[in-house]
Amino acid sequence: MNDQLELNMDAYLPLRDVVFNTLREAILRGDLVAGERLMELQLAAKLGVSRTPIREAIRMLEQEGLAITIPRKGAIVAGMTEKDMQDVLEIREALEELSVQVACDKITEEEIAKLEKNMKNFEHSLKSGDLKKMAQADVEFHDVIYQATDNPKLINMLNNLREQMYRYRVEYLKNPENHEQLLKEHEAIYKGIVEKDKDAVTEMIRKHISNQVDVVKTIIREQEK
Amino acid sequence: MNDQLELNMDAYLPLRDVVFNTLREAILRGDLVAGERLMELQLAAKLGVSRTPIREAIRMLEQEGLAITIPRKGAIVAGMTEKDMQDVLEIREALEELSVQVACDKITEEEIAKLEKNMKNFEHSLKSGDLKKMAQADVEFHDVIYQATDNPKLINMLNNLREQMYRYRVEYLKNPENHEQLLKEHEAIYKGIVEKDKDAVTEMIRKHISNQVDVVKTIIREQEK
DNA sequence: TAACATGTGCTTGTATACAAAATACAATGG
DNA sequence: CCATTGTATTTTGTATACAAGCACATGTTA
Repeated sequence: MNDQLELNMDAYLPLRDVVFNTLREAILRGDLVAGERLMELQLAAKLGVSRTPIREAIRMLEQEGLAITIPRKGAIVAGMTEKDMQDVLEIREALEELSVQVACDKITEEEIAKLEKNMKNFEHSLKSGDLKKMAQADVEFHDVIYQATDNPKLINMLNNLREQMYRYRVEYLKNPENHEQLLKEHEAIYKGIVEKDKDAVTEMIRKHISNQVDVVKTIIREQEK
Repeated sequence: MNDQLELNMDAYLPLRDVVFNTLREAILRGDLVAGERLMELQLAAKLGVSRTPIREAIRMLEQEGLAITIPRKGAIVAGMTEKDMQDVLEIREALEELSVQVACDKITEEEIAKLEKNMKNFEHSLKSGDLKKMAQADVEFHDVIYQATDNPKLINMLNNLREQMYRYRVEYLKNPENHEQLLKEHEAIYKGIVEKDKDAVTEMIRKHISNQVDVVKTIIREQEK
């Protein structure tokens, strides 16, 4: 268990949402590791709230696939086996392909400009060496494409799938060998979307995802030891 | 020896799950209509439990997209606009395509036999005129394909997407004009999978979904009046 | 009449109390 | 020594109590 858990009481949000965000961040950040128990009383004490919002937050984490509850035993932080990751990436590939295809049709001029900006941003972040920045810039690049689909449910699903891999994606970015490859792929995706070349961009996004499969698998295999 | 000692697992289900199932059924069945308020005290009284499991069930319904909560105002049954349905079907199409493609690779002999059985079952159900039976048989046919993917997350998503349209799918089945078309499509999908002809089966499932788009849209347009 | 307080009841948000189940472990009996 | 049972403790499940917010009605004032 980690002592860094602290509530960010900024908004006038129900506590369940504040707790949910706090726990979610902690899991994605790795402060709460896979398999770790999420005990209501303990969390309540640590966060200074009652069990009620904790319980509701846990239900929400379950929803996001970040926690698993076993009735009358409690919840644990969800971990991902190699198979899980493979399954997620299989889905992600299909939905990412869909999103670029739809984006080719629907993307606006402003969004294209934003996409270019975020692509360059990502390039800069790689040079900075700041992992969090890189991950953030990467997210922002892909997010423009998601938004361009004008399909909130799809956007939601893609963000969710992405979140589930956040921990491993950071590991992926740690290796500078991957950087040039990533950048090239982003450029190719950008170019494909600008030219509305669906086939090319579909192929690129497929490669982009499948590149991650192997690397992430290796990382998981390491961690499972 | 332990035959008499069999536990009724339902008794072991936390009330939140019982409530969740009850409300879910009610929504899918149409007993709770879109926009209807889900008031905790009222539901608690009606179901004979306290507010606590009701609240947790509502969080779970939110997860399934069947309810929408507005902080400090309460939850309502989620409705679907035409746009929502379009968005869902866009995603469904992509994931259904994925599922048949994967199924072509992974389906076992037993599953193929089951698929054939369920296809014929569906045919019989159409003749029976029993709507619930039809819907059930339809679900079971597609479920074999889902299961064949061996991807629990995908199965879960597809079931979820399917559930969100349940209300409209029943309407769709009400019109006997659609029956022959449906049956033909099922047969073509079955044939494609048996022959492992990915392209053909992808094309068929695409048609299968897109046929629904128009009909369901019409139904929603009726209901929105 | 219109605009604005204000109060009342209903609803959700949160904390807490109590019940029941799981767990750990010592005590017991073979 | 093992297995089983009893028991204390921890933890989740459920109910209830209390606080706070929102909506609508009512009344007041310009």
